[in-house]
Amino acid sequence: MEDSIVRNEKGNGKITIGDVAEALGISKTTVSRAISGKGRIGQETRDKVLAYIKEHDYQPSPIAKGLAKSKTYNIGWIMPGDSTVTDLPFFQRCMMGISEIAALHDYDVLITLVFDRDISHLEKVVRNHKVDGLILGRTLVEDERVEFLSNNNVPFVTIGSTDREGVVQIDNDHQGACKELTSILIMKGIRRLALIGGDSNHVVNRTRRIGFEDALASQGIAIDEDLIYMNCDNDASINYSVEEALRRGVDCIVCMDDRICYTVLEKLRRDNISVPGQIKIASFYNSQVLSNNQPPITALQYDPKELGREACKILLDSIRGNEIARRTLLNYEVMLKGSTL
Amino acid sequence: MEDSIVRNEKGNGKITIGDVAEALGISKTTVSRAISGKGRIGQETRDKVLAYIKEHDYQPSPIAKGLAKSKTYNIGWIMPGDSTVTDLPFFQRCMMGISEIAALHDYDVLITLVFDRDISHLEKVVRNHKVDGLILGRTLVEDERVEFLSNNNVPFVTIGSTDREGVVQIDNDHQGACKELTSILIMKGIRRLALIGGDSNHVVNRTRRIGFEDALASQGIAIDEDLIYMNCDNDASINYSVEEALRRGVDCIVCMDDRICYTVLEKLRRDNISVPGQIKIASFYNSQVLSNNQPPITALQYDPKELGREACKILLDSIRGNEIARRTLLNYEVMLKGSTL
DNA sequence: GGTAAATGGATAACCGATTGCGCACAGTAT
DNA sequence: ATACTGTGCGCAATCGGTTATCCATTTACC
Repeated sequence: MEDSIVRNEKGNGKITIGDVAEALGISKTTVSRAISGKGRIGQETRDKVLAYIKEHDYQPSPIAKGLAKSKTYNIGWIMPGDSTVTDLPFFQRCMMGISEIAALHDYDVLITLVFDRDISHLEKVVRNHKVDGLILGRTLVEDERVEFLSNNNVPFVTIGSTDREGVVQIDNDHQGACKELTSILIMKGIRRLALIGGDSNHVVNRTRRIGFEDALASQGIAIDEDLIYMNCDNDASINYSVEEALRRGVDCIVCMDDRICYTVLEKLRRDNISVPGQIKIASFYNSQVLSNNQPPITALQYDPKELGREACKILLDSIRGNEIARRTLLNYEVMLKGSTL
Repeated sequence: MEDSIVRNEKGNGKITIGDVAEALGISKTTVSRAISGKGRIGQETRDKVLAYIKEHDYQPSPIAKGLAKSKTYNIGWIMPGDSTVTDLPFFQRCMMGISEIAALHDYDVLITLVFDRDISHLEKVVRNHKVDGLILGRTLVEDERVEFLSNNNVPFVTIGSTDREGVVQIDNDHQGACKELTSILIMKGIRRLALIGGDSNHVVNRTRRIGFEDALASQGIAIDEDLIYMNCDNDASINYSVEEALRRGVDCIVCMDDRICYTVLEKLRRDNISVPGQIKIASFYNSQVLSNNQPPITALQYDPKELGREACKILLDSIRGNEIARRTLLNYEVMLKGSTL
């Protein structure tokens, strides 16, 4: 009794498995077994231990546990470090989904930023064994991060697809959704469609483009390269693309993300071009910014948080050595609104 | 030689301090000293160790190091978990600044989400000793997180001020900046100013309001409570506030953040009210969304990333037991643009 | 030349958990 | 009574580092 008090006082206030064992007059082994539920232990003893632990609020040290079991109970969340990309709520929401599931399984989430294509920080995190696995946000074309992780034998899940063999990946069905949306537009009688897209180094943007072209092809409309504007990652290029599209007599512009759409709408407003009167607009992901535009914007809506949740579940399964699906596709929802009437 | 190869093969590929010691025919102590630079060790031996380490790419395990030194080399970044708040680029950018500095000092950043006011996850992270210190994003009025951290004797820095005695805090000078902006507007001859603000549970919003009122008071303008609209956290309340302000013949609306400003502009546009002709607009933080509005918006601009950097520097100093400033204020920049001409 | 001080490095305990092995004792079978 | 099996639990090694203490040499000084 006296002794346990002394131990508690001297340290940083936290009690260890040794303290518990001593207080109960048993060995550390037994305490460990009572907690983990593994190994042979009597029911009576276990109850006693669990009761003591609950009462004294004992929390096993994840560091010590980590050392013994070669685990960290952390997962890494790899994000691009340039703010033009990360200002999009997508990454933020994704991360919340990940964090939610991780917390449920007593895991924590470690941020791993990758600036440009410099993977030195990622290398450090992996080689220092600071995480048990990683989730890679939005794959790139020829992604060095995927290469690195594949070669290093660490569990990871990518959000977005990749060519690399055997990589575990999850994403919304961008291609299918984009095809569906475009098909609907075509069936409404819209024939001349333009696509304004982001950085084509991002796999997601290529995939969306393919869906768009799929729809045209399957409806017997020729694909006009002059109506597809990729790599529009700043206002100037977006504005220019809009002008081009208008000049070519386009009926509808499909925007690959909400930031592009926002800029397009601004441009049209400045030029006094009415939506959907003079031109129709569709987009991806109705963020808050777009949701109360007048008129409301037709868009493919999806839930990044859910994507994060699912990615995290898969990763945790993978870490535990369970069977997992190599590829998972989540659904979109097509929201038809006033901008394409 | 043979032996070291065997050791490497059998494990997960990572070599340990023991492997290094054995290969060099010295003790672990010496290797540890060569790396840390502490303790007595000969120049020659040190060079030999460092060379070997570099060549074989040895990375000391942070987990083992953590166990020995009671450190994790992680810092916690506490964010609100509700997306209406975190969709703002503020938190994202702040986090990047934190991450940047942390990486420089071989620290990593652990996400600690707090949903509503439920601090159970925070408690877990702290009690499990998964971080050496924390940064708290945006303080609330009567913030339980601050209470908890203060009582638990863990180093932390808050972004935003708090009443709690002795808390280390950093923020932009919201009050001073808001006062300056408002004063400038008044000196331009604008007399009837309205303020539309966010959740007054956030200290930052209260602080901005105080700056606004300061300016009015010091210029001899009576404060009209009917022109101050707080807690406008959804479109309906913002729209209503705009209508009220117009009804009361206001000359200028000052918005407390860019999301509010965005909604205000939408509203005015729908109602065909010209800016700055019929009403002038000023705001906080020129995010991308506002930056190319027509006309450009007068705003108080600041750099959340820099805020994150500074917060992290202070925290690391605090963890190391260095002297630190109790309170740090960073500057704003007032950007006068067309919306207040 | 003898003693003291400084230097370089090894030994072993320790951080707080997990876990293979073995021991004591119970109950059951022969 | 003897042997065997099963149960409950402790011993001690281990994970990969840090660090107090101590010993063996050098070096310095009178």
